[in-house]
Amino acid sequence: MFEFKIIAKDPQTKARRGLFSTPHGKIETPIFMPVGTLGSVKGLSPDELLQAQAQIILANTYHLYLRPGHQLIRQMGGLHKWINWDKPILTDSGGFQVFSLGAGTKKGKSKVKLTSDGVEFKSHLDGSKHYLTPEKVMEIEHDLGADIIMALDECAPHDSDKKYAEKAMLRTHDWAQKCLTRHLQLEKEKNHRKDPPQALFPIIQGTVFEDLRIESTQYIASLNTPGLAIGGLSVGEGREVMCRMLEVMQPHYPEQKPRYLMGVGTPLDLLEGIERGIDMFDCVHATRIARHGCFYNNEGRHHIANEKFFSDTLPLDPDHPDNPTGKFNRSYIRHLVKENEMLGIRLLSLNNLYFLLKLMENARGAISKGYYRDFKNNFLSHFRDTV
RNA sequence: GGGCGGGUACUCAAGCGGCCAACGAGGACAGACUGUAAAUCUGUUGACUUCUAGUCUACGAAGGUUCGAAUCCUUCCCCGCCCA
Repeated sequence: MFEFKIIAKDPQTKARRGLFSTPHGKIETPIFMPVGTLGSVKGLSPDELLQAQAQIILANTYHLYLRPGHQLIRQMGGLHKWINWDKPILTDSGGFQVFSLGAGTKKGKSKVKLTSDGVEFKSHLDGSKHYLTPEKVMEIEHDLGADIIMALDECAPHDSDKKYAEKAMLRTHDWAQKCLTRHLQLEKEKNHRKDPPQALFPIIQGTVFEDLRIESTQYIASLNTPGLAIGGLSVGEGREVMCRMLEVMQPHYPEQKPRYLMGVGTPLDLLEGIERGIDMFDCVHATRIARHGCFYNNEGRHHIANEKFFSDTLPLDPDHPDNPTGKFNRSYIRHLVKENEMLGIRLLSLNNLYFLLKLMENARGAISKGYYRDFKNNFLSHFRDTV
């Protein structure tokens, strides 16, 4: 289980194509993973995720732990059964919430307090206090039952000073080791016929400091896990910096483990990541901008509410005849969005996920044929995006 | 016929002598969003120009008072309610 088979490597870049096996099926990489924080990719049913060609989706430990509680999900037979999704699932650990709920350098009243043993949260729902440790996070993620589970980490702000960046990195390393130890115990206790095995991915940190990134990559790579992740990027540092960090880390990844770049991103970011050897991505951006009225197609990103779409008879994405939203035209979808009809943002969400997943499929094809760079340049020659 | 209330920008609606090209809400137009505290947030919304400022046109219509009027007075035109 959790075998990662590299099928093809692009001769000119670090891009590679692979197949990652999980108890709920194989994942073709490079892949984009839609995010369903609360156990649902907002607005879309499992059937629609399949129409979008989703192979694996995310959920979030922190959110599901707060409500409805991991015990309930275990009682319901685990996340797959509960949300009616029998393909692979990845649960994020809540590490990102350490960052987004305001730890680190942010001033003012933070909802997060860090200690060497773990992290104290004030719930964003009701202000109640919760204490998460690496061990506790593993126990929760085992109850949830996702195929891939993330270690607890600290995602320090990109503008942290070096001293703090190093502290957060070392804490992340310590927590990764603690997660692994507890995870292995839990795996040993598990009846694998009833509860399939899970893969722990620890997370590289180090913000924007090259030496920290290298140190972190080497440490995380040394842990005996089926894959690893890169955290703390695309959090405001800028694309150039992100790409440089990816290049700095690249030589230190283990060849045979899938690499997951967390929280990325836009179509351009995905292509930059793949070129630098990334296998897996997730991001809320595509579905969030859909809810805010934006859609992707080969020309770039657009606001459906713009007046120019008032009487536009084209589908959102005319270049992809298999796009599951293809029977609806822009005029109608614009009308739905302007009138706050939920079908509007559902169709935009479906379109955007399909677009990114199709982009991944095409990238895989290009890697197999050995012309990834041409593929990427061709895409960029027509795709216009402000991000 | 008499009494009362009211007519303000695309709509609703505040303002009741100068700080008013006019609060606020909606709408319209545009922008942002990267491991989801986000179906959210931000900007613009009379015209023109030498555009961190100025000029012109505007609060039902026409006159008037005043240094100055969306705001006060007169007449007229509409709308609503009540009484004959």
